[in-house]
Amino acid sequence: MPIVKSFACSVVVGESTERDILAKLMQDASASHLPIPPEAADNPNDANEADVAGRTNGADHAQQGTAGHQTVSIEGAQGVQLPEEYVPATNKRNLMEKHANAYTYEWDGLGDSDDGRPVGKRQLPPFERKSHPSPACAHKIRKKWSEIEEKTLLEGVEKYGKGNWKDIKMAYPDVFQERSTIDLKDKFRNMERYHESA
DNA sequence: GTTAGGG
DNA sequence: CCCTAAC
Repeated sequence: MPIVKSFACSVVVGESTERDILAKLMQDASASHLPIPPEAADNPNDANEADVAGRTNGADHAQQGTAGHQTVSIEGAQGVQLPEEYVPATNKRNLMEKHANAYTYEWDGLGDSDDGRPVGKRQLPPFERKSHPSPACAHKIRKKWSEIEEKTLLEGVEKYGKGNWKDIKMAYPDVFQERSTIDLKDKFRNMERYHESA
């Protein structure tokens, strides 16, 4: 059977990617006979996209705020109900059961208040189901790369050369404050892969 | 300590 | 995005 592998988790903030197809698959499953999973049944959804670079530059930050996606765990969407008990980790879940039902606590404004992730515990009644924080995985929340970020990245690569992500990041702290060198590298690679040849 | 590659 | 290996 065509098992959907993917990365097993991804909390999109302002864009849907892998979960999109997963959601479709889920719908297909639900359309057959399975009911809608609780994860996608309800979702207050805040969809707040903080202007990554608009805080300092204020150049252009009007291409965001188009969120409104359901946070659904593919693993649990298939029918494998995840337990309500999650083990709050310290900070990192290196060798933790990331593949299992492991759950790490969200870094609420510790090192990154990107879009002001509303992980704060609201006075949600016991009836409500906090389906927002992905149950199966709690990474760092995918941040929507703005045009300025991509442009700045290209600029840095053009200026400092590809591979010197550290220098690039230091060159534009305002833009890449919430981006790590790994992110820069990854983003650049993705861009190259996308273009393929242009 | 950083970077490159794979998941 | 996260983890691991190599430089």
